[in-house]
Amino acid sequence: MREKVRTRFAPSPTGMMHVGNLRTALFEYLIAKSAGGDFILRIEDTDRERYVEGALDIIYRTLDMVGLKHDEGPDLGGGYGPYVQSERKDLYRKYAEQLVSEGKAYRCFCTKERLESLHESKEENGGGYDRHCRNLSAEEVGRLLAAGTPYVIRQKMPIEGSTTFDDVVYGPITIENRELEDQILLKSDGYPTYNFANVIDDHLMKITHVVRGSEYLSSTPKYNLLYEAFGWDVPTYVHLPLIMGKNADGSVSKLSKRHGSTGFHDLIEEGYLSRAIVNYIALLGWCPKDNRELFTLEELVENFSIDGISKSPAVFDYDKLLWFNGEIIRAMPREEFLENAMPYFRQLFPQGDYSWDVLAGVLQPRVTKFSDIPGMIGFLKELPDYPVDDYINKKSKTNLENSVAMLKSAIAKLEELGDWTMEPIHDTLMGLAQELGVKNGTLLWPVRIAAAGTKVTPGGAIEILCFLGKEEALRRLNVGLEKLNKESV
RNA sequence: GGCCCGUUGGUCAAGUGGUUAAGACACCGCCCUUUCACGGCGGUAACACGCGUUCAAAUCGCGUACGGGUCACCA
Repeated sequence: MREKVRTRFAPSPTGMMHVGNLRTALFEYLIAKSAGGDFILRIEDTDRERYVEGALDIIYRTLDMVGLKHDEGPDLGGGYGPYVQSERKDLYRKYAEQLVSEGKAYRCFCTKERLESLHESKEENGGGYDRHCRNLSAEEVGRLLAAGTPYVIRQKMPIEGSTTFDDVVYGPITIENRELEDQILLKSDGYPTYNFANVIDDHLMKITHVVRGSEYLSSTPKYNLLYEAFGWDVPTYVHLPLIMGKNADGSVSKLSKRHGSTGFHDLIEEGYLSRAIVNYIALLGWCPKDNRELFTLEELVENFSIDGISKSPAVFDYDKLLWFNGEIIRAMPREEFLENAMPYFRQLFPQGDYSWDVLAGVLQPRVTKFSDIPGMIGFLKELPDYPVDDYINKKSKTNLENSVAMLKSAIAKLEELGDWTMEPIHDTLMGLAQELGVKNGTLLWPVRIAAAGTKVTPGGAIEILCFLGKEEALRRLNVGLEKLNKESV
């Protein structure tokens, strides 16, 4: 029997949820769930200086919004807790000491100043730590310890040979051991480094697939050497291609704040739906066998396959995200659309009853972001000041003269209309066009211009009149007529 | 700079030795139409380069170029 797949999302509580992190979380979730496995949440808060208050809430809230339900975590517990690294502090020390006693790691008493100067002279020594404390005598170590000298614990890396590991997406990767420095396992404050805590926890929590961005590719041999030092089985590595952002000068680099809204909540605030974000980022670096594009999270789980992950970096494209957003909006049941749109409707019409369903019907096929709604329907709240030339339209065969006639007849007919709803308005106007012997456009163009006060509108004359209500609609038509008359004088 | 990884249209990408090199976004055009969208139809546009292997290379190998990542008591 194969062991159960277990993946983990291990964010640091340092602030926002970046889409890169979210994409990693998504893939970790998909890899676990598509194999019937478990998805674990672990908080990596070993850097006390970068800890941000409230960051934990953002993590929970984001996972909840996108629907990535974890099976174990700080809030849920589980058989392998605690799930917060700061609560596991003593554990790491124990393992680090074990390596020291086995001669696989050593205490390093070098000061930060010394390390810095080493860093500055990297040209000559090839960079990195010079292993100064690697062979300190036991007496010397004892003396320094007795004097209370601060120290870190470093792993002894092999000086010769090379380390090879297999990555599921990138294949075998080999790095010469001389490229690896004696990495710090335990910091002088007693906290483990990310690399160390990661290995200990992944092993202890029985993580089977280590999934992360490809920026970790070149440090993975260090992890392997650590597993080796403990005699533990190495997990399956799945490195994901990076998500890139386009820079102002046209170049690309790892997606970050400077590329605009790259935090999950930033995108939400901008009007992108979490479903669209999930759908889109799933396709950044992964492609299903059948090339399908529209997926719910559940469908992603059903269709996910690790071999569809690609190696090359993908540029984050807001246009495509927007397209997904629009697709999802158009596919919504009308009630759901209305529910999402209502807050924006209310932004313009704080109170009162309007034909919301008419408005929704007009907007749903046109909206790509809910946050665009106020800008799209501002003309409904207040008649914009528009140039008379707007009445001239070649295709509809309208000009300043016939527009006057059209408006006059329309006003006359509409004034008699009792039931101010779509059907009657539609029938009245269509009937009128026929009666006048003009094409629909010739009548409807001026009516729409007068009703809306702008050339481009979501929806047509009928919907606009209907939403406006009889009184306001007629008022606007008369305003239009006046405007035209004034011009012709 | 060293090391690691990558390179199919502007972007996301399918492709696994023989294809007219898919599809999607964006863009353009036409149709539909009451403007704008939606929808339908169509179009522009790509295998970084060189050398090998092979009857045959986008697919395999090597090199070059370009791009990216990484070189912390950060994760």
